Amino acid sequence: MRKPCCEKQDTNKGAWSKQEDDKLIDYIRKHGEGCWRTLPQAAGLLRCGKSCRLRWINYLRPDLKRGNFAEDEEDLIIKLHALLGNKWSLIAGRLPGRTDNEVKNYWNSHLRRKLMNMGIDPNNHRPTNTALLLRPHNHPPQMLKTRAGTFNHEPVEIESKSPRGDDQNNCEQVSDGRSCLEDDSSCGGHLLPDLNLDLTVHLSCKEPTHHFHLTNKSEIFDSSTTLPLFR
DNA sequence: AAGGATGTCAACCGCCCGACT
DNA sequence: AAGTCGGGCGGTTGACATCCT
Repeated sequence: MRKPCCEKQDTNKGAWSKQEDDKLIDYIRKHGEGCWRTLPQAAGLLRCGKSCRLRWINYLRPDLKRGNFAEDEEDLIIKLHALLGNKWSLIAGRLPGRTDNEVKNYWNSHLRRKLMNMGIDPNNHRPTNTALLLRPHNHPPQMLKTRAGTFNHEPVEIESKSPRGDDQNNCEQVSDGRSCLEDDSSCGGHLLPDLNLDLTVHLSCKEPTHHFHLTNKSEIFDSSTTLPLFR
């Protein structure tokens, strides 16, 4: 049987020193990524393999962008979070040079508060109860202001057809003024396990319109390339 | 100027899943 | 088939920076 990842009492923890960074960079340049378990010893580091992997992926990789998030990156994170939830690695995968940790931190420190200030629940991207109370029936949806400008905060344009052919997303507004956007277990139209969605994400600038196809296996394909984007 | 409050972000922890034995 | 491990992930922590009173 295999040995455990590392002997914890023999490893450093906490912030990385310049020397440790240099050793890790040097080793990966010569030998490439992989086999994180044996890397620390081979590279002469008193670190857990996981710690090395994290340091490399989140900080030392040469293709990292770092610095402030651009307007279109910010918008894309919000859109993708509305679509995927806290799947930070998937979201980061669509942002070249960004890591899941970076996206997660940016979401928690900036974007969450931004949405809350706008009366949008960052967990489900729907108006908060207060906002709903103030919002009359059939009032236009929230406008999301970003540094890139203002756009409709509809998480994604979703056309939903169930395999049976009936429209799962066609909910009736209830009579007391709430909309079916609220969490409501009586509404069977959302988040069904067998959804087969065509998703269109429009970015406000430069980026062309992308068409995503989400299968019932939680895979998303770019229709222009047919390559899987998320899995 | 001091120190408490709040924000930021690198790093760790623990869990999960697929590969391997 | 069952147990173990490595890699990957999301959540959380804690040190440091900045802001506020």
